[in-house]
Amino acid sequence: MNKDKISIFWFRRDLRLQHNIGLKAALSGDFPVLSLFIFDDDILDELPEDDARVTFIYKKLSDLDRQLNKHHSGVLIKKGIVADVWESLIEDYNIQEVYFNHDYEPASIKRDQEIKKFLLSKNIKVDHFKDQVIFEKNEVLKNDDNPYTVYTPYKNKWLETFKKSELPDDTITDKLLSNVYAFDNKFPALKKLGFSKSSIAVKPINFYALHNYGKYRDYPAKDGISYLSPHLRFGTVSIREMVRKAEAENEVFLSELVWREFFMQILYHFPKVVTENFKSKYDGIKWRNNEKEFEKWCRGQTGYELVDAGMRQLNTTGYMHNRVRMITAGFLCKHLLIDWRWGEAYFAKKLLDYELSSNNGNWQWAAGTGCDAAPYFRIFNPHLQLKKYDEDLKYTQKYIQNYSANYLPRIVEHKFARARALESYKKGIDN
DNA sequence: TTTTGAGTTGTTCGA
DNA sequence: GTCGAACAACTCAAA
Repeated sequence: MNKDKISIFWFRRDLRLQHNIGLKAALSGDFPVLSLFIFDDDILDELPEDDARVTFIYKKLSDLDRQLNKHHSGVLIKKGIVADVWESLIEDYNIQEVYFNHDYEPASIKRDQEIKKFLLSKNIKVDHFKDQVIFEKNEVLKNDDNPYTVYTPYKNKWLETFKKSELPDDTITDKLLSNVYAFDNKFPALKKLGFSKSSIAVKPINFYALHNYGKYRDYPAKDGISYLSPHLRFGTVSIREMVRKAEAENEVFLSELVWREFFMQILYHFPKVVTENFKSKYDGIKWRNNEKEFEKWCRGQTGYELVDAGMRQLNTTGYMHNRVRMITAGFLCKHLLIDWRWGEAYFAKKLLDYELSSNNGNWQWAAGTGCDAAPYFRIFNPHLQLKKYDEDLKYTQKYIQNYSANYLPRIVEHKFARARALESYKKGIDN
């Protein structure tokens, strides 16, 4: 065992050295800080070898490692079952304190509780912090102390609370950063972790998009996309930095960031949504769940322009425009009557910005089964949506190669599918 | 406790 | 072409 007394900062979904609350606390503590990241086998085992998210995480970690090299330190990379990794870490190092930032997904909460219990049993101090949201857990509640389930009143309360509070000073100076633990790090190759580099890459944030966000956000071909979501997902940007910008520049954008926290607190307070309808009155819907149709939807071969272009954008780039997400999701649930959980799982596999709370919340919204969801009789007309939002077919042609007027036959006729959906939902509710 | 007002993102129909 | 109502009533949040 190495005898140096150290503390550990455990990086998870906060892959940055700046504006990082937990890291700042660690660096302000009594011991030099060893930076740690664990590739969790429980998650990784489900992923393809060239997963784009793993590629991105790896790239960001190697950036962090390089930055820390300047201070003669680095990011210690481990891979395995998280509990086992911690078991071996306490054998290898003289750990005095462990710091990390909160994660709110049910599985993460359980993992963190277990690790905390284990560390405390070894007389290691554990400190954890709110970092990835402005308000967490019970910080925004109704006046009767119950959680909100409707967005608008939640947003109003969020804004009210925000105005009354101050953001913490999360600046990390170079001097503070020099409190890292100096060691000779051997940063592993991606291949050694069992992965290979994906051809799909995360784009940098387009801050310019904030200016015209409200005006352009519905048009998938317009250059008004922020590409922010994967960065918020992995914490390569701080939510506080983005909220400050949004507050100064664009109210619509700020409300999108509030949506993120709305769904996070829904998942936190109602973890059953992971597997069940938020509104159980929809439990009786008989999904058709036709596997061949699902396959066509996944591949972008439904014959509907925006559905297919959207799915192909997802498959080839890991992104999908917000409006197109609504259209593709609505189409799967309503036109094809396929269980939203199938679509949710497919998006989870492909999206660079995949996050349980937002993905689940928005899928349930599209299916009509969620909190504050679209009413079930609101069924997008793919022809009309195309005319409204991609009239010149710029987006369509970008993702459907050789698109022409005699494009693929439609998987189902809109008018027929609409009537079928209305009938199935109605029956499902009555039963 | 009761009442009141409102609810992300739409579509269709008929005047 | 434009506009308002219907869709279908229900639930939530706050007064």
